[in-house]
Amino acid sequence: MTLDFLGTLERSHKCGDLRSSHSGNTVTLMGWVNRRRDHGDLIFLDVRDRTGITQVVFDKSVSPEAHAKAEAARPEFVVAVTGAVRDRGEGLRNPKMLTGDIEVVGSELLLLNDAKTPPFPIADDAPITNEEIRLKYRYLDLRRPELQKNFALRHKVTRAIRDFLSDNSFLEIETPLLTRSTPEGARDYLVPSRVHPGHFYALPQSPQIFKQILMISGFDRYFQIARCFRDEDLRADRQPDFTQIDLETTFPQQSTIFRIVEGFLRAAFKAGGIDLPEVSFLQMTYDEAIAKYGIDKPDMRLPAMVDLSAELTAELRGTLKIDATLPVYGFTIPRVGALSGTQRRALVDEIRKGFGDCGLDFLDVARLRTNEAFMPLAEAIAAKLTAEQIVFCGENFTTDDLAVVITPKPGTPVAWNQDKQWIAKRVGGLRLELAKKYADKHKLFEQTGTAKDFRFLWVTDFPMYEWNEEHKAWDAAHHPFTSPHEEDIKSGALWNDKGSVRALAYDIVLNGTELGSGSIRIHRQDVQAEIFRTLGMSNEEAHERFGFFLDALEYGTPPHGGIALGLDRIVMILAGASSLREVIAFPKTAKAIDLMVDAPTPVSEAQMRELNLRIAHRS
RNA sequence: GGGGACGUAGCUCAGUUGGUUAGAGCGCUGCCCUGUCACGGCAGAGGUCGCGGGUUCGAGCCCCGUCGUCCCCGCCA
Repeated sequence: MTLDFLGTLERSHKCGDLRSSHSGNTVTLMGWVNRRRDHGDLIFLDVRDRTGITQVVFDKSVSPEAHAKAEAARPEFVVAVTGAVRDRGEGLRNPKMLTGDIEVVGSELLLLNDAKTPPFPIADDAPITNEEIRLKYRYLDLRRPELQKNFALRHKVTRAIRDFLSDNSFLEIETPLLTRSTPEGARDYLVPSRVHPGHFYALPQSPQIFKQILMISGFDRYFQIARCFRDEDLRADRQPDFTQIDLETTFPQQSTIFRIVEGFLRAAFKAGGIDLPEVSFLQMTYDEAIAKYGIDKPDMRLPAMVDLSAELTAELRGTLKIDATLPVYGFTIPRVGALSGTQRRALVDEIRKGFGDCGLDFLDVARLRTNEAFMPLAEAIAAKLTAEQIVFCGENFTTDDLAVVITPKPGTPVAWNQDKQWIAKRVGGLRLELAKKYADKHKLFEQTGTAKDFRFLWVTDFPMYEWNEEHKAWDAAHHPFTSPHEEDIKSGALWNDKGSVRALAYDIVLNGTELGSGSIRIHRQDVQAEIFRTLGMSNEEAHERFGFFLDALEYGTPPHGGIALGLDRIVMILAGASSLREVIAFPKTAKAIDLMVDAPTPVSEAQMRELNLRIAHRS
């Protein structure tokens, strides 16, 4: 087949443009052949570009040359077509197409390029389950309308955020990608220096220190759509390189940050076609989140766990053999519907099994009734129901809900707050597991366009430190530049009672997904030094690792704070996708491999020599 | 590092208790067709059953190992 040259031809419209108002116009469209329907002397070509699809009809009796070329055209051929727009007339319209009222009567067809038969169809909207082949042929996958839509959405959302922040006097400033290893929690991606043998740059896990320096430099408000890199194992919502909306401002209250984030999220969601109500997001402290949901990123679409201690009289505790000191958790999974006796027993077994290996043997109580009346826990116990038969009646409890009551095995020592939190986390984990298991039934997680249920939540007052049992040392719960509460500094707790110190750190959570995390930072050198000390970093070590930053703190550092949000996750949620790979153009597999370019790869001996590197082959 | 699911035609999948020549739909190729739009009709091509080993008279199916993709735990301030 001979291909045609483009010559000086330009397109007059895009494939999604034409309406019946264009009837009579002569137009030139360019794009890909989406489908061909060959009726012999009459051939239909659907021509596709990013904007849509237009039907072009070739009639042998009208334009025999163009018709002959249309016969040769195949899906994904690149064509330029010139012809008159014609209203299709009654009975021939296609209401499923935006351009379905018209067609182009092809008088000239240029075959600009041919195409091999693609490994999977581009025109179908049928899902392709083989991700390996999608990623290998990513350029074809991206050509599919579904992904085209996702990236148009991503652009709109990014733009809305950029506009909002710009309008609120944030300056977009870039920070280096080749930088030094910083103290954040994740593993660094390292880049060897050719000029300095044995020295390495690190790719930033976030622009954290740079943005604080920018505050010290007096830029007042900074933001960046920043690429970040973390060498940790992947998940559906985690890629090794990802994008954050990173921002920082001077002289903020925590509420200042909240207002800004709520503002741009509202703008971002609006760009995604969703109007969020003009009310502030809910707020909850970390301790409350753990106590009520057993997790630091509660999914507010599900009801909280309930502390049933109050329902248990001493007598009832005796009957159930529950120590007076033990917490009793009740929770419901809404609208699970009927479970058979067999299903219920299997569930009880499963819960038992799930808790069997964690050092705590939980008294499990799970029962669902759809047609029977419920009785309160106390009555149930009085009626001498066995543990498995007891029904928990919580608030807003309907007959379709699944109720679960859990308490640790009698005699379990619950010594201090962290024990209680540990138990709450276990129970909260079960709660989430069950919610996922019955997700189809209870419909709470259904994601249907604008009808989605978006429950934003600020989680505040994270602990400043977490005790690391393995290393017998304190770790920074957020990062070491996070400011403690002023009261906890004034009270002396910062020095005397490290476990109780609260951080001015906050997470923004949406439907159980952590969208972002931030804090008010330390602006005083003395406080910063104390934090480093507590984290087990000597003065020398602190100065070696970020002397430049400690120095900067001494030249008039204003109070400042900020946050970073995962752009990929935001777009993923707005796109209704279940994986980041649907909203990242060139994503990596679960083993961090790019199947299209085939990265990473070994490099040549010469490159290695130049970098003064040698591979140590471990046996 | 650990647990789980999957791997059969280009794609989506079926394949019985281990039994002759491994199937379907879509796609692809050729021919026919002037109103289709998931066009239709006829004919056809297309397979290292991921890979390696084992058991067996006989393996897509059973066993061992290995590779790949996905999901989860650990990890990710």
